[in-house]
Amino acid sequence: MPVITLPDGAQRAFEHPVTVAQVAADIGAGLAKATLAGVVDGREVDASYTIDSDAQLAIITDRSEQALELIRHSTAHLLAMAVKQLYPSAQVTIGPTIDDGFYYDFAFERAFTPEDLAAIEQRMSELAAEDIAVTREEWQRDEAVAFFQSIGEQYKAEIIASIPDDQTIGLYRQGDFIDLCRGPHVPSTGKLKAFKLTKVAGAYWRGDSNNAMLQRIYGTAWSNPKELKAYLNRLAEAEKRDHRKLGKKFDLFHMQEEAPGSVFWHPNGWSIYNTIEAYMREAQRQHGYQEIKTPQIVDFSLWQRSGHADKFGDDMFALHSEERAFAIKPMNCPCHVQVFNQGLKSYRDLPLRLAEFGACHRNEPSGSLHGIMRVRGFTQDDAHIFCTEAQIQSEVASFIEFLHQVYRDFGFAEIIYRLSTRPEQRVGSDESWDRAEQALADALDAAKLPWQELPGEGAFYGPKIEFSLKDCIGRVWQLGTIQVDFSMPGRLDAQYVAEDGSRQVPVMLHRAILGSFERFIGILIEHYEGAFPVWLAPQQAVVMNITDAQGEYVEEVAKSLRNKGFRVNSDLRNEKIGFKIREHSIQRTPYLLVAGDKERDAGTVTVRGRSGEELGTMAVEAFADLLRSDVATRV
RNA sequence: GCUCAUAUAGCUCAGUAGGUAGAGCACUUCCUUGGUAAGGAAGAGGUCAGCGGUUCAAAUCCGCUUAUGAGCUCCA
Repeated sequence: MPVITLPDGAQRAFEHPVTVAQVAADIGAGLAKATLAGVVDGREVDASYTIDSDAQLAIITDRSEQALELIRHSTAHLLAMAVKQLYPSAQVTIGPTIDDGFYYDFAFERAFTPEDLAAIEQRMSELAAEDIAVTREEWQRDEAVAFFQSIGEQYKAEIIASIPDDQTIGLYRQGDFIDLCRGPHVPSTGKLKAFKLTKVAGAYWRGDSNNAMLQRIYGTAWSNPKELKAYLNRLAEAEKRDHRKLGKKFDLFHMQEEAPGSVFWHPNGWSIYNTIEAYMREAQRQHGYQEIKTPQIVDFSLWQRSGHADKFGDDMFALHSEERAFAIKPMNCPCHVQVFNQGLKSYRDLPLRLAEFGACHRNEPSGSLHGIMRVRGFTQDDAHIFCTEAQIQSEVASFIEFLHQVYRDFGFAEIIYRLSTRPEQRVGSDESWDRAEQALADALDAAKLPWQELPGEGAFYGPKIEFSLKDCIGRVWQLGTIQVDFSMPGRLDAQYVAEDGSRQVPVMLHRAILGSFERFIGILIEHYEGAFPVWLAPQQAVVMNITDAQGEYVEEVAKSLRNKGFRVNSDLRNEKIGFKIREHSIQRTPYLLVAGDKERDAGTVTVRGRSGEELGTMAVEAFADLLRSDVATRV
């Protein structure tokens, strides 16, 4: 006689055990139809799940928070079913949900083509229209392994075999298709009304590059066609922000075949770069950093001593000269230790913060290059803080504060925080790791930041915090980082004299805020969609004449603004004013200044914002004040 | 690095079934001097990524190389 308590506190008593679907039907026919699954005592279950004792129940419909996850998971199964029907020799593997959708990996003798994808999607629609019931079965593990082996599904058998044998296995059957799954699933395929297959790509079995390459089909699924359409629109909109497209459109940079993974900065892009560098240089100075510059090409022996040659030798650009082996530096830290090592350091010198806009080169795998976000030649806003173990936490805390100030100034609010802790292979004592990890976690907590732990993802030499932002299509890029290093100072003989006169090895903190200028500017381009705030805009204003009669005046105005330190150009082309306005609006120049006879005679300019705002006619000096205030407030 | 796809004028893209290339914008010249998102005319511009093969004939078919894109792996 189960008594079911619903989320609103209402209770319903039943004579017999009931299924979630039956409870829903008891409440109302509309709800019964909309039921996808249920949550019984906090656990998600199928609509067919039988409740035989008192329980809390929430019905999941397509309006529920959990609905999308469920629908996507079920759509992944629908995809697998369609693939098996069309290509019986394909083997199924795994099909999880991801942000905005799902994928399913198949082992297949050839690659799926876009035409295959269209055929599969068509078949999925047919199967959904048939409204096939989805049912759950419980199997013994060994029987399930034997079954999947018997139907030639080696991968699936392997997955099930890795589950402990005392657990029963949940299998879901829909028509002639059966798949391992924890569930829950929608009760029938007819509940899947809005999906689209988006792309196909290779993926390694179990994510290991030593394993076979599988075919991964990606798709997206939503609870109704309207949401699906909205999502596809969102994607299309996001693509317009792509920094590679905008980099070309705004003439910021280019890349070419002869220098894969390296950026050719154009005047506009380099203007942004320089503005950022000047900003960082001043901000670092205010935060107690001293700027240095170290060599690009360094004898290979230093990389051997630092440990880079062993671990990352293949990713370094090596060169030879007069029988000596060199490498182009992939990181700045060993060089910074060399600077630290000059002269005897005292505990009174710590913390010592050495900063460098360090140009580095890493021979990244060709397949991982991506626009200016992942390149082979880049410049970091790198710095190393030499300190004692006791100083770690306060240094990390003030670094986080510094980083927040910088991100805020650039207009970023949504930051992803991740703490990577000790990996299997590591140096340093467990006690040191305990303290360092704790120091990083405490610093994050003290700043009240939401963070995620990545166990085992730390560098071999110490734990780290990573600060990431998302690009326009949701890919996460790491920008800032702060890493504790127990290893390198010792390896490279860094020492300081402690209070008691003994020689001690300092701890080193590697840290960066922007990460690399290249990646950071890529993110900036997408964030602002090319409409940079005035302080960053390569061209802050353009002065235009109506007819040739104002040419001289326009030049004068532009020159006087340039003399005040602003980035201002003139446009004297023999074009109608409407044409010039259109062009500069598209180029996202913050201010468009028009000067006709009236303005020339009065010594004024008529100001228009890049989105069409009419800001009126004003004296040139008044406009300069406007620019000054924009730059100061970074809008 | 791996799988798949792509590479045509400065840019965005057409190019049908192998028969030595086309549009729009940009560019140059001329006309136009026009007050807030495209004034008009003419012209110039391409060894179709590179190399090799099949063919009477290759932008088109095949192979290799390079780069790019998507995803996977990696990211000190």
